[in-house]
Amino acid sequence: MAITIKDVAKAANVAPSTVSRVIADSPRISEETKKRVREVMDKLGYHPNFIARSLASQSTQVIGIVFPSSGNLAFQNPFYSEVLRGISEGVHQKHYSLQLTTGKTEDEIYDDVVKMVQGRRVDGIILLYSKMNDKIVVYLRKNKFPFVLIGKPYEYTEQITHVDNDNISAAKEGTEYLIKLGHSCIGFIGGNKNLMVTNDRLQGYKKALMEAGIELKNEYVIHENFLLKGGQVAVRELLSLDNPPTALLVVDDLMSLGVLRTTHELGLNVPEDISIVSFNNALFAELSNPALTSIDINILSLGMEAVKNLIGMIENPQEPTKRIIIPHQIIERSSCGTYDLDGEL
Amino acid sequence: MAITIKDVAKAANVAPSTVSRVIADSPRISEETKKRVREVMDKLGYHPNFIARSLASQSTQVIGIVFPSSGNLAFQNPFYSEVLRGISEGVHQKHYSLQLTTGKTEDEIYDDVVKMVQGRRVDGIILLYSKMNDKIVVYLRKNKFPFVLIGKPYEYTEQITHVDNDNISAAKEGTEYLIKLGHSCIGFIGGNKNLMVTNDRLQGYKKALMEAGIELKNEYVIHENFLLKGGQVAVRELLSLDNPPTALLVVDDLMSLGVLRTTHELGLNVPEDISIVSFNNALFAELSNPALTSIDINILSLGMEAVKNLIGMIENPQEPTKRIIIPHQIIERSSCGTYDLDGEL
DNA sequence: TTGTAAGCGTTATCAC
DNA sequence: GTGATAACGCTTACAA
Repeated sequence: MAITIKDVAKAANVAPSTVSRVIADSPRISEETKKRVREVMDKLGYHPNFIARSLASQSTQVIGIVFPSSGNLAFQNPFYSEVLRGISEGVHQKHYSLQLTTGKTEDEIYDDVVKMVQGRRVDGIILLYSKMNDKIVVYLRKNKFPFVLIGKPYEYTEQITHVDNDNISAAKEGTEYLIKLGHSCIGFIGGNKNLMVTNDRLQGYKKALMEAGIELKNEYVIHENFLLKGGQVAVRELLSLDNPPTALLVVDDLMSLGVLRTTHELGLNVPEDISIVSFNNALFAELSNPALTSIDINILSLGMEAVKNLIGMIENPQEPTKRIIIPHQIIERSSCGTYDLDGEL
Repeated sequence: MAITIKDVAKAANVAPSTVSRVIADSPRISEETKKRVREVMDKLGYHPNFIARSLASQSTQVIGIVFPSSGNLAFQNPFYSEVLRGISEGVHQKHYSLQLTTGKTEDEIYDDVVKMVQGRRVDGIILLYSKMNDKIVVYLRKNKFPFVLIGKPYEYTEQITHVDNDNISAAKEGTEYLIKLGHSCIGFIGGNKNLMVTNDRLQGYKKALMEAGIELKNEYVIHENFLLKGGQVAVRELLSLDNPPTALLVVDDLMSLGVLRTTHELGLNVPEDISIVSFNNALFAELSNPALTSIDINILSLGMEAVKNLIGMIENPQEPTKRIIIPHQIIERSSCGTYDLDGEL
């Protein structure tokens, strides 16, 4: 059995409570005994037992992370690795730990969350996604359990602290960027329709078209759930239209990679034949061929801010709900070209 | 305060210990009372407090994951996302949870591990990498704490349970594959020299050359720590040699992406001008241009086996140490071409 | 088959 | 300033 607070107390000739106070660096303990106790702790190699501490203090210093239920393919998307990196960074600074859900299906993940919450395993939760009618959100709200959402809440927007980009503007700017290059036939390749982010980006796309007086064509809008294959399927569909688009707004770099692969197979050149504006600016966006013009949404900050605010809520339950908007920025690379009315497609 | 075992006991007219036994599904409790107690649990919405249970039973059902200290860039490499996915899968099946280290530097991560172990936060640990002189391994061994290594141990190979590929053979086969295509000027682009995997692959490369009677040229062997930039730097270096290689063995797909980008910039075509055999077969390996011939090392299994064996060790401390070798397989795609002696470079 | 009670290693509320 | 002592919610001998 490991060395406990009692062993230290005995060896230092004080009461266990005194040792506990020394650990907490209580001001009510004399510097002298603090020093003595600390020496003993070092000598005996004492380390506090977190489990015991958690039980007594009713707080674990652990934050739970909830992944989307994309059959566990989430890990494949660099977006999640990157938020996790931001979260990891924030959590470390605040001396908290991280626990993950491991379920694949929606139900499994829901159970994971219930176990985390009811089992008092975590002090708060971060949801890495936001989708419509998420029962996890309902559950957390009902139990008044501290959580923050990465993305825009489906409902009760004012009552849920969340960290998000202004995806409507981002998509609008991306579309406008293409319009300025002369394009008017612009396709939209989106992801899962239940995700709020997909909707926001679609909305921004539509807004840009409308403001530019370009008619929205329904056949130009495609949604695919699987990022890699999806990109490939989607372009094929778009390019087989009578009047195929000359430019694409693609909501994820991974999809864009699929798009690039397929256009290449079809003998089309990017950006000469077709332009692409992508999203997320993943690591490989600059390494693809051609390098992708992509909208950087600052994923790292998304994660760090989520942690910061969650811990704020945990440590001060009175904290008002907040909405944090992380800025985005279009990174111009080589996947977009001008569309000249007199030129070729 | 949440509902506890005592509340259930009172409501069901039994002792708390009986409730505890019902939870554990002890055979010493009559079916009748089990049923009654379970009904009360449901009615009251009881959920066991894991923290309390951990303290009493001295086991947490949590596994700690240790990332390499690549300044937290590890997350960027799909390898780690993928092992994590495998681990996640295994852990879920066994009803364990996952806790991560969040430190960036080697020292921070070491502290994370000590906190996990001494704080009794986890029952066992998985190291996602293996490098030379890792003080974490020393620490875990000294404390006789259950852990498994993904990769080949630097020392005490027989005394550390580990899950690995046969990287020597894999690299040898990759090199032989190129040799068979007619190449004899084959470069090696490796990663961090402290990682065991780098060494093994280099060794396999050398072995293949030797057996084929091809002289090893030191200027053909390059190591880079940063995967993306590294690939770019390395290939520039190799191609500026008087007698540049016609084929490359690249130890990571991410590096290969950088290589591809640079060869493209230099106006060279893959595989016409230069061939590439890559490693890991990441998701994007088939989406790059050209698609990468890559050695699949079955990352998912690496993770799942690690979990399986770790939990075996936790639940049965007598378990002998084991070495598990996961098979690999070369996936042929379009990044390799024949080298015709009469043809052009 | 079930109940009683003593831990598990802390923190926190009293006293002194 | 420091020391007893009662929680925290559960498991597990030992009794009954």
